[in-house]
This record gives sequence, C-alpha cells and structure tokens, in this order.
Amino acid sequence: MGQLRRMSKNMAASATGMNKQVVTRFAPSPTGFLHIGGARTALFNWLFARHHGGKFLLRVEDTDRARSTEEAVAAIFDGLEWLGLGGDEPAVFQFARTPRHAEVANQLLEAGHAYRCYATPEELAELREQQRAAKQPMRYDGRWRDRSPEEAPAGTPFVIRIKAPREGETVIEDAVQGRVVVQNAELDDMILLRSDGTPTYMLAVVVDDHDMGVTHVIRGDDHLNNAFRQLAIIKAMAKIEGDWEEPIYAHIPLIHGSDGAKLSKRHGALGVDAYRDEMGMLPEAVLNYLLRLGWGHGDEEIISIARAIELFDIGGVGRSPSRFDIKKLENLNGHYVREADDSRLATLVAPRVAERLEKVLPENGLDILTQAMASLKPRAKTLNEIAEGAEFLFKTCPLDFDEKASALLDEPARALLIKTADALQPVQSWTVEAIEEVIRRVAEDAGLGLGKVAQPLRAALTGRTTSPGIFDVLFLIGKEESLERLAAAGHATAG
RNA sequence: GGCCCCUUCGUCUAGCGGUUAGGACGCGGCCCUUUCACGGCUGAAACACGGGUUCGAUUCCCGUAGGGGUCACCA
Repeated sequence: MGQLRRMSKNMAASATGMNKQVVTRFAPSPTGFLHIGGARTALFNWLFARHHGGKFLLRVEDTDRARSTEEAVAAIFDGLEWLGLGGDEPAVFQFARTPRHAEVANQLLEAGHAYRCYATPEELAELREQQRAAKQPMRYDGRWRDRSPEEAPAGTPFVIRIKAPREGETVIEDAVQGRVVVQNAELDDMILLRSDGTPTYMLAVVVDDHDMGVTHVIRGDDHLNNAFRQLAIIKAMAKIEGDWEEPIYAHIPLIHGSDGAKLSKRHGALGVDAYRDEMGMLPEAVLNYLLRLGWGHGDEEIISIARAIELFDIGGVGRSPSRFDIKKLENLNGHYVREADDSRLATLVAPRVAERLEKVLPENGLDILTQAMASLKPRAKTLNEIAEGAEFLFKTCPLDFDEKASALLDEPARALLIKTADALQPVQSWTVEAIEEVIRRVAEDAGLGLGKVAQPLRAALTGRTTSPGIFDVLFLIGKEESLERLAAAGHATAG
C-alpha cells in the first residue's frame, strides 16, 4: 500500500516535471460562505500551482440555480481575497457554459456512449426504496440503457445518461490516497443532462476541467467516489476526440470538528469571515494553520506563505482526516500578531475598541493605538484580545472597576494612590524612564515592594488587574489623565 | 446496507524495517517578573487489536474493531 502510494506520488511529481504546465483550480458551489475546509482546498491548490510555477484557476459551480446565490459568490470571493488566494485568471461561471456541456452530452449520445432515459423521478424514487428495503445497493438499474429509441414515450421528458462500462474495473492512482480500484459493476449510469437540458455536476466538472486545461484535481476526498464516474465520461470523450486526458487526482482528507464529527454548517463550520470578524484572526495565521492541517514538513510549524510555496507538494499530504483545533490556531495567531506591524494592527483593532466602548475614538485614536501596540500585542492572541487590552487608553473618569480591581482599592491603597499622584505631579518630562524613577521611589519610601504599589495603580488607572507594564500605562495615558484617574480612585469613599 | 478511504501522545504531526518513537498546541511544574502575557527550562502523555512476512516490526501483508466518506434530474 505504502509502496503503491509512493509510486503514485512519484507519478504526480513526474507529471509536473513534464513540459505541460501545471493547472489547478478551486471550484466552490455558491450555496454558502467559504468554510474552513474549502479554504484549505483552495490553499492546497494555490500552493501546488505556485510551487510548480503553474496556474491556479477559480470556477464557480453554479449549475444548481435554485441553491446558488450572488451573496454566496461574493462571500466566497471575499474570503479568498482576504486569504490572498485569488485566481490567476477571471473566475469561470459554470452556468454560462451550459451550451458547451449540452454539446458534449450530445456528442456522447451520438457516439453511443450515452442514451436517453425516460424514467420519471417518482419511478426512480420507488426503485431506490425497493432497493433499500431489499438491502440491495442503491443505484440506477439501467432500464433504458438498451431500449431502442422507438420505445420512447412521445412527448415525455428525458434525461441523458452515460453508458458506463459494466465489466472490468477502474483504477485511479491518486496522489494522496494511492491506488484505488473500483469494480465497474459498482458504478451506475449517472445523469449527464437533466430533463430541462441543464448539465449535472458530474458532466460539468469534467467538461470544464478539460476545457480549462486542469492538470491536477486537488479536492476533498468526499469526491473520491465521484472521480470514478467522471473518469467514465473522460474515457468516453477520449474515444471520440482523443485529447481528453485523465487529470492527476489528489483527494485530500476532510477536516472534522473537535469532536471528530463531520464539520457542517450546524456543527462548527464557520465561514472564514467569522475567523476574521468575530474571532479576530490574521489571514497569515489562518493560512499557516490550514497548511499544517493534513500536511507537514518535518518539525516545521511556523511557515510563511513564501516558505510554503517553496515546500508544498502533494507528497506531504496525509491520508487521515484531521480535527479542527481552535487552540492551536489561536496560538499561531498570537505569533503572527506579535510579528505584525503596529500601525496595521492599530487599524484592525480601532473599530473593535470603539465597538467595545460604544463610543467614537478620538481623532488621534489610531496614533494612540499604534504607540501602545508594542505593549499591547505581546499579551494578546487575537485582535479581540488586543482591543480588550486597549480599552483603558480611551476610558474616561469615572472608570468602571471590575471586582478584583475594586477589591484592590482599599483604604491603605487609596492613601498610596494620593501619595503617588503627589509624587508624579512635579514630573516635567513625562517619559517612561522618569515615571519609573518616581514610582520606584514611592515604593521605597513606603517600604513596599514594587508589586505592592503597581497593583493598586493598575487598578486605579485601568479598572483591571491586568494590563501592560505600569510605567507604560502611565506613559500612554498621559500625565493629565493619569493624575485625574489617581485622584478619582484615591478620593473615592470605601464601599 | 453496498462500495471506497482512514487509524502514532487529548489535538496537529515527524517517522518511510533496527530510534531512549521527535516536534508543536493544550495541560502540570520551575525560572524570569510590577499584573497578565511573552520567553526559557522541565514533566505527564501515543504506535487501536489479532495474525502473519522478517534475524528484527510503529513501519510491509491479511483480518478484526473503531472512525469517516459516498450511494440525487445537489455540488
């Protein structure tokens, strides 16, 4: 097995070494947002194309008119753009290619590789029910496969079905799954063209992949079974036109929820926009996390997109499904937050701070945030946490104190605050160094450790018991505001 | 139910016949320290089970169990 798997991977590798340019595609159906699994599929396709100097294309699979929406198209493009996974050419909209799909279906029909089927949906549903009851495999029985056209009921709608081989077997050398063999008897004659003349997914993918010159089909392994059906179409067309090559398939395992169950809309599958907007993740963190889900390269964990392009290949993709672990994503995000540019972070965080405080930030809000970012970002894993930590910068007296903070502000602490304020009053140049000097002196004079002084100060200045370093806090708030907050807290009455 | 795929710490993974089975997240401890983080050190934690093949199996083969996927005029 492993032997075969390796062989197939070599095949994939060698194909890319041939003169033919690598072309991959991401083909979402616009029935919802871009979820995390789709994003990973897009990433793998994008990386594979980049790594091999090929092209990455986008195709919107909107042949299901009832379920496709423009909003979904927009949401998917938006998500891809955020992640930086745009296509190298304008996206293809599958529905616009309906005539071409019908053309291929008719070619197949004329060549005898497909046939008209007049079975009604009701008839078929009944057939499936019988098969289910009899515990038989559920598949179309080919009742119109060999009937002569003369038997066709006049004026009855029909679909076009592929005349799939019934004997022998079909083999796929999957670049991820290895050699997979299916008996052709297991495959039924699936529908190519619906009774309204529109193509099914099975036909449309094959035709579009062919026309777009797709060389490598990298997609979720929920499509593995489909690949055998699609191959039947490709092989039939190859007999007619000759230039229909089988793409190299790479079926990557799906991502499951943290409990191992399939990730679905109601089960933890969120749009990438949720990771951006609600959770405050950075795109580079999401990309890095997704890359490491199902793919690995030795002990490397922190992998930039440039490094990923350099390293990525199908050979590194594992065969077992993986679970989504938000903790690891957060950890990675924390890393990228610490690396990120301060002004960029300030821009991203500002609206979040405003929302938390329910107020408009001052004009110089961005400058304040940028200046504070160096002491804010090391203690946060997400943009939300930065925003939370930044609240004190824009609060005004009277501050709201959380429980731990008010507990800290007892009688002796308040006296200390007054003393500190008095000591700070004469400071002319409000620098971190000058502030530190004063605070240390206050502590020393009071015969207290720095911590005993810093905590009440922190509570009085931020309303919280955690914050950036206390000297930084004083500096960032400014002299005037600092003294005001100290006075307010110092003169407050107990209780 | 038929068919297909999968199985190394809780999670993501490295490993591709001989290793003290490595790393990362998370968890515990210690250090650093004005809080919280960061950082450093450190600890607990895995080859699903049973047969083979082999001098030797985590690694190769076959079963079993468990998990997943798929069986539409959806994609």
